[in-house]
Amino acid sequence: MKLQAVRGFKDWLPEDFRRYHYLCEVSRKILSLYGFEEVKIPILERTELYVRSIGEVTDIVQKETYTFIDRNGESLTLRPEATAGICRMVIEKSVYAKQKPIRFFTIGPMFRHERPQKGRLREFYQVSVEYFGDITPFVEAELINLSMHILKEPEKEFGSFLHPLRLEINSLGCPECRPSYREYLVSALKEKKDELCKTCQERLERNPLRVLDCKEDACKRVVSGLKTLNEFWCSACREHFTKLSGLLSSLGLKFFHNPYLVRGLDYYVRTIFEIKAEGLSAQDTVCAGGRYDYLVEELGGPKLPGIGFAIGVERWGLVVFGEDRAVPERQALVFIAPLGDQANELALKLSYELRVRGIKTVPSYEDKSLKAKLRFADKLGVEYVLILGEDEISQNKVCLKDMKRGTQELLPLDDIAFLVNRIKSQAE
RNA sequence: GAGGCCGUAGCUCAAUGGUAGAGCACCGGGCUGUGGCCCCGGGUGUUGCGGGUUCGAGUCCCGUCGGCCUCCCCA
Repeated sequence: MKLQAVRGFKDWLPEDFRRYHYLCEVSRKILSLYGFEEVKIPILERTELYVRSIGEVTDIVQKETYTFIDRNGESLTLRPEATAGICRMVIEKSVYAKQKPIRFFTIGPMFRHERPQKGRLREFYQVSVEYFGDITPFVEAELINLSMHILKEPEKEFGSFLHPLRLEINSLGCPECRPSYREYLVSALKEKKDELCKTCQERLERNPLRVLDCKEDACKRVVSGLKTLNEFWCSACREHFTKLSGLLSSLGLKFFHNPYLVRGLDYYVRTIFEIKAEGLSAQDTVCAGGRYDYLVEELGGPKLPGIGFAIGVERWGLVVFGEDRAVPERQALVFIAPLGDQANELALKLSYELRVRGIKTVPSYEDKSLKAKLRFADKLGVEYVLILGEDEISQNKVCLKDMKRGTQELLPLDDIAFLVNRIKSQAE
């Protein structure tokens, strides 16, 4: 069998990496403006962490994690998301004792064993942003605004997105009001159980809220006849949602209240949100997040509410670049074309001298014609080529060729400073 | 995990069951040390992989791997 990458795990060629790197730098730049600091957590955690945080009955934990037994008999899991790990770190390192509120973010790979398709990999990257402290509508509005700010920033350089972003928000209610809705939902759904699809009949027992965003027409019909969660909100949740809506509007953010928006992770309460790229594909959610008031406590930490979101970097990339838009290489390259062994040796030294002075340089030691080397330089889009052949060496000179203008001149080989100035001044 | 479509050169794609091709790319030459434009020449292949049917399989059948789409789920 031919050796090939594991299903759902992708190779990144330089052009892929440039796109990824660009998105990371945009994220870091904007996050830093909001006072968020980058942290790093391990890719592996004890399985228990995810069972306790994401929820034992969720699909993610039940069938999508890469879980295995370590050599010492411990069950470990490749992280399917970052929030749980960050919470663990905040507790373990007592970060809450040193600073509050906490503004952290992390960028890295996540792993979920799902069927791969466009916009869905088994190894995928997330920018995960987490805020811990007292959470008010102001904080929520700031985070939602931040997520949009990051996502839209590349429009400045790459133009409007083909797939416009759509912000949807909802409130799942709090321990005051969610149970009564759940009760209503279960009893109402049980009455129409035979009208629901198979999976929803099972969900009824385990995770009734998920029936709300089922895409089966039959289920949609049933759900549309039911009261929605917002009709059960307690007064605190209602006021909270109204306040948040007002703040988002005052920030000029367009959003939609989607009463059927539900998240796949158990730890969310009250405010949740999702940003979709309309028409991208079946996997059109680019960013999603919400509040998790009790997660830190449930993991054995102090009472410390949190709110966070995650951006799917590959999906975001599809929105920004489409299938083939490239991120240009910004630093100009000087190409050296030596002819023969003696010239190769001089090129080796010369390229080092130029690099020491901050000039990106690539020599060609290949035994090829000058024509072939120039053709290669042209293909790379190189602006300057230094030609080093017998003629030049005999005069202790080097030929600087300007590929755009098609001009060239002989310069002394031993005066590197002069050569560098010449390259830099022409580049302007 | 379920269903469907697909897999031929580096890329995009042709080839009624009968000698595997085109465009682009690439390499070389015209031009002995000067890129781009032009002209000439070169096919670079385990038809994803493994079986089967057949005188003969890129083509039909089965399996498998991978991609895409829908579902599930999700970033």
